[in-house]
Amino acid sequence: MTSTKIFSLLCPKSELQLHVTLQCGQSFRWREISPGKWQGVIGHKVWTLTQDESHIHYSTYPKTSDDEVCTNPKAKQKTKRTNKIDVGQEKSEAVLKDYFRLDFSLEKLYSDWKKADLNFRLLCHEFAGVRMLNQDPVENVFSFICSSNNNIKRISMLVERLCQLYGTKISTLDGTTWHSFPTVSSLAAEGVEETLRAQGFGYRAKFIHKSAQMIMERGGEAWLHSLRSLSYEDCHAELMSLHGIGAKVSDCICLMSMGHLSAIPVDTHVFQIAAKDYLPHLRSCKTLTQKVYCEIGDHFRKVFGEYAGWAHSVLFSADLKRFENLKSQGNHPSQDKQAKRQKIKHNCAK
DNA sequence: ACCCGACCTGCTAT
DNA sequence: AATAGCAGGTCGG
Repeated sequence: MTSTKIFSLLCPKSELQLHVTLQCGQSFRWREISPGKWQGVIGHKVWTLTQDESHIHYSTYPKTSDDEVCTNPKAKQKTKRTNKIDVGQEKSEAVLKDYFRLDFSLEKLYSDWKKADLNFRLLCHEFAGVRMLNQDPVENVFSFICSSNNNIKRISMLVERLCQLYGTKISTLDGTTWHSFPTVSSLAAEGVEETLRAQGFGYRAKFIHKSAQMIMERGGEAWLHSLRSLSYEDCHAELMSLHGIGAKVSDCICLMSMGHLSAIPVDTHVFQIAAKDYLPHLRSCKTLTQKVYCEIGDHFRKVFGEYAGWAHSVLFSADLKRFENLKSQGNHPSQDKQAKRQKIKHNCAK
Protein backbone atom coordinates (compact mmCIF):
# COMPACT_ATOMS: atom_id res chain seq x y z
CA MET A 1 0.00 0.00 0.00
CA THR A 2 1.34 3.37 -0.96
CA SER A 3 1.78 5.86 1.82
CA THR A 4 -1.26 7.97 2.40
CA LYS A 5 -1.37 11.62 3.25
CA ILE A 6 -2.81 12.50 6.62
CA PHE A 7 -4.72 15.76 6.76
CA SER A 8 -5.91 17.67 9.79
CA LEU A 9 -8.96 19.68 10.50
CA LEU A 10 -9.41 22.08 13.38
CA CYS A 11 -12.15 20.57 15.53
CA PRO A 12 -11.99 20.49 19.33
CA LYS A 13 -13.27 17.50 21.26
CA SER A 14 -16.15 19.58 22.56
CA GLU A 15 -17.39 19.68 18.96
CA LEU A 16 -16.85 16.02 18.12
CA GLN A 17 -15.97 12.92 20.07
CA LEU A 18 -15.34 10.11 17.65
CA HIS A 19 -15.72 7.24 20.08
CA VAL A 20 -19.24 8.23 21.12
CA THR A 21 -20.48 9.53 17.78
CA LEU A 22 -19.28 6.50 15.83
CA GLN A 23 -20.49 3.95 18.37
CA CYS A 24 -23.90 5.14 19.44
CA GLY A 25 -25.89 3.16 16.92
CA GLN A 26 -26.23 5.72 14.13
CA SER A 27 -23.88 4.06 11.70
CA PHE A 28 -22.89 0.43 12.01
CA ARG A 29 -19.76 0.27 9.90
CA TRP A 30 -17.08 2.07 11.94
CA ARG A 31 -14.35 -0.02 13.59
CA GLU A 32 -11.80 0.97 16.20
CA ILE A 33 -8.79 -0.72 14.60
CA SER A 34 -6.46 0.41 17.39
CA PRO A 35 -7.12 2.61 20.43
CA GLY A 36 -8.50 5.93 19.23
CA LYS A 37 -8.11 5.01 15.56
CA TRP A 38 -11.33 4.57 13.62
CA GLN A 39 -11.88 3.14 10.18
CA GLY A 40 -15.02 3.12 8.08
CA VAL A 41 -16.56 3.98 4.76
CA ILE A 42 -17.94 7.31 3.65
CA GLY A 43 -19.19 7.25 0.09
CA HIS A 44 -16.85 5.07 -1.94
CA LYS A 45 -13.74 5.56 0.14
CA VAL A 46 -12.29 4.09 3.29
CA TRP A 47 -11.51 6.71 5.90
CA THR A 48 -9.17 6.49 8.86
CA LEU A 49 -9.90 8.97 11.63
CA THR A 50 -8.07 9.92 14.80
CA GLN A 51 -8.28 12.99 17.00
CA ASP A 52 -6.47 14.96 19.65
CA GLU A 53 -7.74 17.80 21.82
CA SER A 54 -7.92 20.27 18.96
CA HIS A 55 -7.93 18.41 15.63
CA ILE A 56 -9.39 15.58 13.62
CA HIS A 57 -6.75 13.75 11.57
CA TYR A 58 -7.90 11.87 8.53
CA SER A 59 -6.74 9.92 5.55
CA THR A 60 -8.67 8.28 2.73
CA TYR A 61 -8.09 5.28 0.54
CA PRO A 62 -9.28 5.95 -3.00
CA LYS A 63 -10.09 3.20 -5.41
CA THR A 64 -7.39 2.11 -7.80
CA SER A 65 -7.90 -0.05 -10.85
CA ASP A 66 -6.38 -3.01 -8.98
CA ASP A 67 -9.08 -2.85 -6.38
CA GLU A 68 -11.91 -2.91 -8.82
CA VAL A 69 -12.48 -6.61 -8.94
CA CYS A 70 -16.20 -7.12 -8.92
CA THR A 71 -17.87 -10.29 -7.76
CA ASN A 72 -21.25 -8.82 -8.42
CA PRO A 73 -22.03 -8.69 -12.14
CA LYS A 74 -24.72 -6.06 -11.69
CA ALA A 75 -22.24 -3.72 -10.09
CA LYS A 76 -19.78 -4.02 -12.94
CA GLN A 77 -21.64 -1.43 -14.93
CA LYS A 78 -21.05 1.06 -12.20
CA THR A 79 -17.28 0.76 -12.03
CA LYS A 80 -15.33 3.06 -14.20
CA ARG A 81 -11.68 3.73 -14.57
CA THR A 82 -10.63 6.62 -12.45
CA ASN A 83 -7.39 8.54 -12.43
CA LYS A 84 -5.07 7.72 -9.61
CA ILE A 85 -4.98 11.35 -8.62
CA ASP A 86 -5.66 11.59 -4.92
CA VAL A 87 -8.68 13.61 -4.00
CA GLY A 88 -7.50 16.99 -2.90
CA GLN A 89 -7.58 17.96 0.73
CA GLU A 90 -10.20 20.54 -0.02
CA LYS A 91 -12.68 18.03 -1.33
CA SER A 92 -12.00 15.51 1.42
CA GLU A 93 -12.50 18.17 4.03
CA ALA A 94 -15.83 19.10 2.48
CA VAL A 95 -16.97 15.46 2.60
CA LEU A 96 -15.95 15.17 6.24
CA LYS A 97 -17.65 18.43 7.19
CA ASP A 98 -20.80 17.28 5.46
CA TYR A 99 -20.79 13.81 7.05
CA PHE A 100 -20.31 15.16 10.58
CA ARG A 101 -22.47 18.24 9.99
CA LEU A 102 -19.63 20.44 11.18
CA ASP A 103 -21.51 23.53 10.07
CA PHE A 104 -23.50 23.24 13.29
CA SER A 105 -21.87 24.60 16.42
CA LEU A 106 -22.36 22.02 19.12
CA GLU A 107 -21.36 24.57 21.73
CA LYS A 108 -24.41 26.62 20.83
CA LEU A 109 -26.76 23.63 20.69
CA TYR A 110 -25.56 22.13 23.99
CA SER A 111 -25.86 25.53 25.61
CA ASP A 112 -29.50 25.78 24.51
CA TRP A 113 -30.32 22.23 25.61
CA LYS A 114 -28.65 22.78 29.00
CA LYS A 115 -30.90 25.74 29.61
CA ALA A 116 -33.94 23.74 28.56
CA ASP A 117 -33.45 20.55 30.53
CA LEU A 118 -31.98 19.51 33.89
CA ASN A 119 -31.44 15.93 32.80
CA PHE A 120 -29.40 17.08 29.82
CA ARG A 121 -27.39 19.34 32.11
CA LEU A 122 -26.40 16.32 34.20
CA LEU A 123 -25.27 14.22 31.24
CA CYS A 124 -23.72 16.73 28.87
CA HIS A 125 -20.24 16.75 30.36
CA GLU A 126 -19.69 13.03 30.05
CA PHE A 127 -21.35 13.01 26.64
CA ALA A 128 -19.83 16.04 25.01
CA GLY A 129 -19.20 16.06 21.29
CA VAL A 130 -22.03 13.78 20.21
CA ARG A 131 -22.89 14.68 16.64
CA MET A 132 -25.75 13.69 14.36
CA LEU A 133 -24.23 12.19 11.25
CA ASN A 134 -25.53 13.15 7.84
CA GLN A 135 -25.73 9.70 6.30
CA ASP A 136 -26.42 8.26 2.89
CA PRO A 137 -30.15 7.40 2.65
CA VAL A 138 -29.57 4.01 1.03
CA GLU A 139 -27.20 2.82 3.75
CA ASN A 140 -29.46 4.32 6.36
CA VAL A 141 -32.62 2.61 5.08
CA PHE A 142 -31.20 -0.89 4.77
CA SER A 143 -29.08 -0.72 7.92
CA PHE A 144 -32.09 0.21 9.99
CA ILE A 145 -34.29 -2.42 8.39
CA CYS A 146 -31.69 -4.77 9.89
CA SER A 147 -32.03 -3.10 13.28
CA SER A 148 -35.55 -4.23 14.17
CA ASN A 149 -35.78 -6.40 17.28
CA ASN A 150 -32.03 -6.88 17.11
CA ASN A 151 -28.86 -5.91 18.95
CA ILE A 152 -26.10 -3.56 17.78
CA LYS A 153 -23.51 -6.29 17.54
CA ARG A 154 -25.59 -8.42 15.19
CA ILE A 155 -26.84 -5.39 13.26
CA SER A 156 -23.22 -4.44 12.58
CA MET A 157 -22.49 -8.00 11.50
CA LEU A 158 -25.45 -8.12 9.13
CA VAL A 159 -24.69 -4.72 7.60
CA GLU A 160 -21.10 -5.74 6.94
CA ARG A 161 -22.29 -9.00 5.41
CA LEU A 162 -24.69 -7.11 3.17
CA CYS A 163 -21.76 -5.04 1.89
CA GLN A 164 -19.60 -8.11 1.32
CA LEU A 165 -22.38 -9.85 -0.59
CA TYR A 166 -23.67 -7.01 -2.74
CA GLY A 167 -21.26 -4.08 -2.45
CA THR A 168 -18.17 -3.49 -4.55
CA LYS A 169 -14.64 -3.79 -3.25
CA ILE A 170 -13.00 -0.51 -2.34
CA SER A 171 -9.65 -1.28 -0.74
CA THR A 172 -7.84 -3.91 1.27
CA LEU A 173 -6.08 -2.45 4.29
CA ASP A 174 -4.08 -4.51 6.77
CA GLY A 175 -5.75 -7.65 5.49
CA THR A 176 -9.27 -6.30 5.73
CA THR A 177 -11.21 -5.81 2.52
CA TRP A 178 -13.66 -2.93 2.59
CA HIS A 179 -16.78 -2.81 0.42
CA SER A 180 -19.07 0.00 -0.58
CA PHE A 181 -22.68 -0.17 0.51
CA PRO A 182 -24.83 -2.04 -2.05
CA THR A 183 -26.92 -0.19 -4.59
CA VAL A 184 -30.70 -0.46 -4.30
CA SER A 185 -30.77 -2.18 -7.67
CA SER A 186 -28.42 -4.94 -6.50
CA LEU A 187 -30.65 -5.59 -3.49
CA ALA A 188 -33.75 -5.75 -5.69
CA ALA A 189 -32.30 -8.50 -7.88
CA GLU A 190 -33.71 -11.99 -8.19
CA GLY A 191 -32.82 -14.39 -5.38
CA VAL A 192 -31.67 -11.79 -2.84
CA GLU A 193 -34.24 -12.82 -0.24
CA GLU A 194 -33.20 -16.46 -0.39
CA THR A 195 -29.51 -15.60 -0.21
CA LEU A 196 -29.98 -13.30 2.76
CA ARG A 197 -32.08 -15.91 4.55
CA ALA A 198 -29.27 -18.38 4.13
CA GLN A 199 -26.84 -15.74 5.37
CA GLY A 200 -28.57 -15.29 8.71
CA PHE A 201 -30.72 -12.22 8.12
CA GLY A 202 -33.85 -14.00 9.31
CA TYR A 203 -37.16 -12.36 8.49
CA ARG A 204 -35.30 -9.16 7.56
CA ALA A 205 -34.28 -10.85 4.30
CA LYS A 206 -37.78 -10.34 2.92
CA PHE A 207 -37.97 -6.76 4.22
CA ILE A 208 -34.71 -5.85 2.46
CA HIS A 209 -35.59 -7.46 -0.85
CA LYS A 210 -39.16 -6.16 -0.95
CA SER A 211 -38.21 -2.62 0.06
CA ALA A 212 -35.44 -2.55 -2.54
CA GLN A 213 -37.97 -3.58 -5.19
CA MET A 214 -40.47 -0.99 -4.00
CA ILE A 215 -37.82 1.74 -4.15
CA MET A 216 -36.86 0.66 -7.69
CA GLU A 217 -40.51 0.83 -8.76
CA ARG A 218 -40.73 4.38 -7.45
CA GLY A 219 -37.60 5.57 -9.22
CA GLY A 220 -34.63 4.07 -7.38
CA GLU A 221 -32.06 6.02 -5.42
CA ALA A 222 -33.13 9.27 -7.04
CA TRP A 223 -36.58 8.77 -5.52
CA LEU A 224 -35.08 8.06 -2.10
CA HIS A 225 -32.95 11.21 -2.31
CA SER A 226 -35.93 13.23 -3.47
CA LEU A 227 -37.66 12.52 -0.15
CA ARG A 228 -35.23 14.99 1.38
CA SER A 229 -37.20 17.84 -0.11
CA LEU A 230 -40.49 16.72 1.45
CA SER A 231 -41.95 17.94 4.69
CA TYR A 232 -41.21 15.82 7.75
CA GLU A 233 -44.73 14.38 7.78
CA ASP A 234 -44.70 13.41 4.10
CA CYS A 235 -41.16 12.05 4.29
CA HIS A 236 -42.05 9.95 7.34
CA ALA A 237 -45.17 8.58 5.65
CA GLU A 238 -43.36 7.71 2.40
CA LEU A 239 -40.66 5.81 4.25
CA MET A 240 -43.24 3.94 6.32
CA SER A 241 -44.86 2.66 3.16
CA LEU A 242 -41.78 0.49 2.61
CA HIS A 243 -41.81 -3.08 3.93
CA GLY A 244 -40.07 -3.49 7.27
CA ILE A 245 -40.09 0.22 8.03
CA GLY A 246 -42.40 1.24 10.85
CA ALA A 247 -42.67 4.49 12.78
CA LYS A 248 -39.40 4.09 14.66
CA VAL A 249 -37.16 3.14 11.75
CA SER A 250 -38.81 5.81 9.59
CA ASP A 251 -37.90 8.40 12.22
CA CYS A 252 -34.32 7.12 12.33
CA ILE A 253 -34.06 7.72 8.59
CA CYS A 254 -35.77 11.13 8.78
CA LEU A 255 -33.28 12.15 11.46
CA MET A 256 -30.09 10.58 10.15
CA SER A 257 -30.24 11.03 6.40
CA MET A 258 -33.24 13.18 5.48
CA GLY A 259 -32.26 16.29 7.36
CA HIS A 260 -35.22 16.33 9.75
CA LEU A 261 -33.34 17.05 12.94
CA SER A 262 -36.48 17.27 15.04
CA ALA A 263 -37.49 13.66 14.35
CA ILE A 264 -37.52 11.47 17.47
CA PRO A 265 -37.16 7.72 16.97
CA VAL A 266 -38.92 6.19 19.97
CA ASP A 267 -37.54 2.74 20.73
CA THR A 268 -37.40 0.76 23.98
CA HIS A 269 -34.54 2.91 25.28
CA VAL A 270 -36.27 6.21 24.55
CA PHE A 271 -39.53 4.86 25.92
CA GLN A 272 -37.75 4.04 29.17
CA ILE A 273 -35.90 7.36 29.28
CA ALA A 274 -39.20 9.18 28.78
CA ALA A 275 -40.99 7.20 31.47
CA LYS A 276 -38.11 7.55 33.94
CA ASP A 277 -37.23 11.21 33.53
CA TYR A 278 -39.91 13.06 31.60
CA LEU A 279 -43.38 11.52 31.53
CA PRO A 280 -43.92 9.53 34.75
CA HIS A 281 -47.47 8.55 33.86
CA LEU A 282 -46.01 6.32 31.12
CA ARG A 283 -44.46 4.02 33.72
CA SER A 284 -47.69 2.06 33.85
CA CYS A 285 -47.87 1.63 30.07
CA LYS A 286 -47.06 -1.87 28.92
CA THR A 287 -46.77 -1.39 25.20
CA LEU A 288 -45.74 1.50 23.04
CA THR A 289 -48.92 2.50 21.21
CA GLN A 290 -48.92 5.02 18.41
CA LYS A 291 -50.49 7.55 20.71
CA VAL A 292 -47.72 7.19 23.27
CA TYR A 293 -45.14 7.18 20.48
CA CYS A 294 -46.36 10.60 19.33
CA GLU A 295 -46.66 11.89 22.87
CA ILE A 296 -43.01 11.14 23.59
CA GLY A 297 -41.81 12.72 20.35
CA ASP A 298 -43.92 15.81 20.92
CA HIS A 299 -42.65 16.14 24.46
CA PHE A 300 -39.00 16.00 23.43
CA ARG A 301 -39.68 18.52 20.69
CA LYS A 302 -41.36 20.81 23.22
CA VAL A 303 -38.40 20.58 25.59
CA PHE A 304 -35.51 20.71 23.10
CA GLY A 305 -36.98 22.55 20.14
CA GLU A 306 -35.92 22.53 16.50
CA TYR A 307 -33.03 20.09 16.90
CA ALA A 308 -34.72 17.77 19.38
CA GLY A 309 -33.67 14.66 17.47
CA TRP A 310 -30.05 15.61 17.95
CA ALA A 311 -30.56 16.21 21.66
CA HIS A 312 -32.33 12.87 21.85
CA SER A 313 -29.21 11.21 20.42
CA VAL A 314 -27.14 12.58 23.28
CA LEU A 315 -29.59 11.17 25.81
CA PHE A 316 -29.73 7.93 23.87
CA SER A 317 -25.92 7.62 23.86
CA ALA A 318 -25.91 8.04 27.62
CA ASP A 319 -28.60 5.40 28.08
CA LEU A 320 -26.78 3.01 25.75
CA LYS A 321 -23.63 3.35 27.81
CA ARG A 322 -25.56 2.87 31.06
CA PHE A 323 -27.02 -0.28 29.55
CA GLU A 324 -23.56 -1.55 28.56
CA ASN A 325 -22.29 -0.85 32.05
CA LEU A 326 -25.10 -2.85 33.57
CA LYS A 327 -24.12 -5.85 31.53
CA SER A 328 -20.39 -5.60 32.22
CA GLN A 329 -21.01 -5.09 35.93
CA GLY A 330 -22.38 -8.60 36.00
CA ASN A 331 -18.78 -9.80 35.72
CA HIS A 332 -17.92 -8.33 39.09
CA PRO A 333 -19.42 -10.42 41.90
CA SER A 334 -19.35 -7.55 44.39
CA GLN A 335 -21.56 -5.45 42.13
CA ASP A 336 -23.82 -8.26 41.03
CA LYS A 337 -26.68 -7.49 43.36
CA GLN A 338 -26.65 -3.83 42.53
CA ALA A 339 -26.62 -4.60 38.82
CA LYS A 340 -29.57 -6.92 39.23
CA ARG A 341 -31.55 -4.36 41.14
CA GLN A 342 -30.87 -1.73 38.50
CA LYS A 343 -31.79 -4.12 35.76
CA ILE A 344 -35.11 -4.90 37.38
CA LYS A 345 -35.79 -1.23 37.75
CA HIS A 346 -34.81 -0.77 34.13
CA ASN A 347 -37.25 -3.42 32.99
CA CYS A 348 -40.10 -2.20 35.16
CA ALA A 349 -40.10 1.06 33.34
CA LYS A 350 -41.64 -0.69 30.35
C1' DA B 1 -57.69 2.65 17.78
C1' DC B 2 -55.62 -0.60 20.38
C1' DC B 3 -53.62 -5.03 21.69
C1' DC B 4 -51.29 -9.30 20.87
C1' DG B 5 -48.50 -13.11 19.20
C1' DA B 6 -45.20 -14.45 15.90
C1' DC B 7 -40.97 -13.70 13.93
C1' DC B 8 -34.93 -15.09 12.58
C1' DT B 9 -30.70 -15.29 14.99
C1' DG B 10 -26.92 -15.28 18.23
C1' DC B 11 -25.42 -14.02 22.68
C1' DT B 12 -26.11 -14.19 27.83
C1' DA B 13 -27.53 -15.71 32.14
C1' DT B 14 -29.17 -19.48 34.82
C1' DA C 1 -25.39 -29.05 28.69
C1' DA C 2 -29.83 -27.29 27.67
C1' DT C 3 -33.03 -23.53 27.57
C1' DA C 4 -35.35 -19.24 28.31
C1' DG C 5 -34.84 -14.37 27.60
C1' DC C 6 -33.60 -10.53 25.01
C1' DA C 7 -31.89 -7.11 21.44
C1' DG C 8 -32.54 0.58 18.83
C1' DG C 9 -39.44 -3.40 15.86
C1' DT C 10 -42.72 -4.61 12.31
C1' DC C 11 -46.53 -7.06 10.52
C1' DG C 12 -50.98 -9.18 10.36
C1' DG C 13 -54.98 -10.60 12.69
